[in-house]
Amino acid sequence: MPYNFTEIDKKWQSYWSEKGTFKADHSSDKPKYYVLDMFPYPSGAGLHVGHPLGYIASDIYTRYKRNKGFNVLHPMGYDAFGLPAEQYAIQTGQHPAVTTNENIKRYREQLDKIGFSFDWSREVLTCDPKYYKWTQWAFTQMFEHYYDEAQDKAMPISKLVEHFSEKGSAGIQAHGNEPMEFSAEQWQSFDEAKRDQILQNYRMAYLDDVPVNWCPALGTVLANDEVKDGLSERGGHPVEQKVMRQWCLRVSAYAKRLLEGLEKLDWSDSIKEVQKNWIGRSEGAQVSFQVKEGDLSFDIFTTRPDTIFGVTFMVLAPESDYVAQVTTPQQKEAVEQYLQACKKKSQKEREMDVKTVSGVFTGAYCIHPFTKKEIPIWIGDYVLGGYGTGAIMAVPAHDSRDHAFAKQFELPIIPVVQGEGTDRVQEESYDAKSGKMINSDFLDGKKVKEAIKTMIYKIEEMKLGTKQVNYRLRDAIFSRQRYWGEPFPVYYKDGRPQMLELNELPLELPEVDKYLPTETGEPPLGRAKNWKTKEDLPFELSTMPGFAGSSAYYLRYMDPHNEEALVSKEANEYWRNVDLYVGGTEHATGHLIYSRFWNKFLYDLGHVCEDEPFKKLLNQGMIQGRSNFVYRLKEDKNKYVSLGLKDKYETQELHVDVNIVSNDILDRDAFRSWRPEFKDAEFICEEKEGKEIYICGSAVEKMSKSKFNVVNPDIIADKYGADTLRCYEMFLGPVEQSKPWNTNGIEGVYRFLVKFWNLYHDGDQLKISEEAPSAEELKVLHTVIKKATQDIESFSFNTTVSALMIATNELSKLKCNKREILEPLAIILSPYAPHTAEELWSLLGHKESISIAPWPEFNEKYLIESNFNYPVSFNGKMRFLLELPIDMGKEEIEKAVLSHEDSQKWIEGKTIKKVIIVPKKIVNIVVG
RNA sequence: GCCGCAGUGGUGAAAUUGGUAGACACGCUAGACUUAGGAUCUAGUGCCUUUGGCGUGGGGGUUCAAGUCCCUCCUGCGGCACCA
Repeated sequence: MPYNFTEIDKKWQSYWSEKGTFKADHSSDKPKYYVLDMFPYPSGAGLHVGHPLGYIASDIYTRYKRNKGFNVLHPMGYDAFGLPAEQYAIQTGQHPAVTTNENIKRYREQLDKIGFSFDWSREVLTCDPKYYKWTQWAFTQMFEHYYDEAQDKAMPISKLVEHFSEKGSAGIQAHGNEPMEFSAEQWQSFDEAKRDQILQNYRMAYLDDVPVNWCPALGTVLANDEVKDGLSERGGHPVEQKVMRQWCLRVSAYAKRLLEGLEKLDWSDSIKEVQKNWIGRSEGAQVSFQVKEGDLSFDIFTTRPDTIFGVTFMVLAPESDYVAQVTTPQQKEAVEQYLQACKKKSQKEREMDVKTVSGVFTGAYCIHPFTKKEIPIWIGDYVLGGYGTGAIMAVPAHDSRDHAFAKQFELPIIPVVQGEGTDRVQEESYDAKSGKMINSDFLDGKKVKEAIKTMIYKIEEMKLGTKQVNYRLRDAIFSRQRYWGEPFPVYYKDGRPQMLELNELPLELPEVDKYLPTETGEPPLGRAKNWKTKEDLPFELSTMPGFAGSSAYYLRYMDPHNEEALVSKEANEYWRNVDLYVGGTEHATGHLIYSRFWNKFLYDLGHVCEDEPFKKLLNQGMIQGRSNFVYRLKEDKNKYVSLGLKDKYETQELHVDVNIVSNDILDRDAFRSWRPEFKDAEFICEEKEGKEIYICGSAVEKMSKSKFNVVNPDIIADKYGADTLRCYEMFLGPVEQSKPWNTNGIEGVYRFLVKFWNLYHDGDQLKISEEAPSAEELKVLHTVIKKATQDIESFSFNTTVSALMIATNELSKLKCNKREILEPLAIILSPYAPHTAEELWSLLGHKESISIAPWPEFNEKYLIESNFNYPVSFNGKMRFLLELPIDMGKEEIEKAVLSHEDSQKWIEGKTIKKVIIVPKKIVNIVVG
């Protein structure tokens, strides 16, 4: 039988789907393992070769784990809400659901062709009302809970109300937007609206007027992680700042737990680092400064309390509430002017001219808590309103930004740390946290780190302030003024938001006549006819953002058809959380933070049993496109010159479809029939080995339709078979690495599969011997068992392919066709090339799928050799190899080495200083 | 500016984690078979001034031994960015 991959692929793909081979069930005695891929957004361009890279890796691991006896959950679905389908709807009027379903169909066909072992019975679509019912439900729960800092978990809002009516705000340790103070009597006297307003300050999902990233081109707000360099991540449209009333999620309440949780996770250092930066913990002190006139005081946050004796001025953010309270009548006009100028600057401009220093004096002074000197209070836009307290103490000697400000406005610079370069503090600040304190009273002579500790202690002792930890992580803005997203389960009664009950969910997305905002500027949902509650109350018109649907989808896969709960207790307690999560790094500050937050929230409420959703994270690299070019003559637009000769002509570079180029050699006939305008193309070719060929230029670029460098995996699967595609994508290099796609080596991988196939065949006949294998054959087998097992366990899938290639070559040299060797070998191949392996397995006479065959046991005894080559070195230089029995003792080795004739010339006339024997490695002799 | 990661043949990359650098594959060279080869097989292929020497971005260090550990510089990629 020849290796007919087309038939084999088709045969086994339909076998798996008919038999439901990969269906997972939580009533199983086997240990569980959950392998998850980041589900794709089904875009119109279809799947390209970059997508399956991660899917292949996770599928290999899944299949391996099944062979290892695990009950593996490996589901797939679609992140189906999103902007592109909506943009398309705006242009064409076609309902986004229609576009989305078409794209999903195409994705499914492409995915099926690669032979993944997904359990499709668990498929989820985020745009399916049965699914988003639970997204909406989670939102209502967030509305009904607040974050209790004393217990460090989310608690029902009713507990807070109880506390307020009994004790007022006293003793409340709840995470809120701003501190509030009222008594129990006051609370009881407040009306509904006032109470609502107070509770919004604490709810996990709350309404607030917040400065948002408004994208006019998309007509919606965007979260911080959806904005890159002042442009929208999707579409690259300009983004501006605007204050709007929005739903927000109190992600910041979980900052500490999100940061600490990272420690337990088996994620790459780089992605942990990105999340750490994004959460941005900084430790320091909050210190209160007394304003000179009146009894006003204000708080600042600093990470350098040790430098407090170096403070020469204070700076308030322009947005700070203190500005108005502090400014003296004389300075009022100047300050007003400055604030106006700041307002005009957009966020982008403010980011752009970081270098220009601007500010204004308030006219007010405060009193230094230790020296009791007067310190001027300034306003400067380098201080941010949203971080810390919106006010700082400026130490120009030891902070470069304060230094620039001091230089600009000729304020004094007092050094308080002595270190290398501190003699130049008038010209340049010394920011390093090392050196000894000077000019600092009781801190003098202490090292910086010690001084920080001492100072915080002193500050707390003198009741000037407290030790404080600040986080950069902000709350997530959760409203989008868009159509194609989850509707909020919210309606308004007298302008106050009300949640729908679980039995009223899902609140389905209504039909609209157009997907644009209304004439009055309301979101598209404002166009929905009669979209009101039974009591005729209006629903919220914005929809949820893209990350809403992807925040808990891994939980839904555990129990996708449950209509009573997001996930049943039994299913959740069996599957628990994701053991291996595979996806790109681009979600580090978005999805991967939000779903950790979402999961922790559900954990606090007792709906899930694990605190972290994804135990191990594997980040696959991006596959870039490799574009090819042809060079068209400028004077004759029908002639194309080969790369090597193009310098002799005036040419124009044109992208050419990479699918008609092989190893940079153009298929000229295919080019002529590619597009009508090339039908009569002529070529100026190069000669190689007496053959006329046309060589194309190349470049690495992002894969995109317009560059004709998109390679669809199904094309490769058609040409070489799914198994060659799978092995080749792995063979390309480590999964984590980004690399350009090229098919240069694919022939080699294909040849390997043919050779592997031929191991089992003699000509066209299957030929398997029942003879016992030789020691040599067993050694080849066990080498590959060891290597493959280690590699897969450590996710280095590329080297397993190499190991299989070596084994195949050696076995074919040995003409080995023993069942005892070839059966286990097929199992080792099966995660990589499942179709080929299944076919061979059934040819070997097995009735059951290879996917449940036990992974071959490794036995060290077949690898142990009787002799070992000891490299012998003199003074570190390797001089010869000496073959000795492996079980020889240290003294015997030393004796054998020194008595060896080659040793004599190195030892002659010298004294032996040292003999070092590294077991099973090397013998070193130091002579001198 | 700060933080993190990486740098190995013509190419993609290996290296048992401190122990014979370049496995495996592509490409290239030569040969065999063939009417033919973009098929298959065999051999060779890090570099050089080749009885030897040099080689893992540059320089220095630790060690009997360094691609691997330490210091420093250079280059590339990613993240954060007036976060006090």
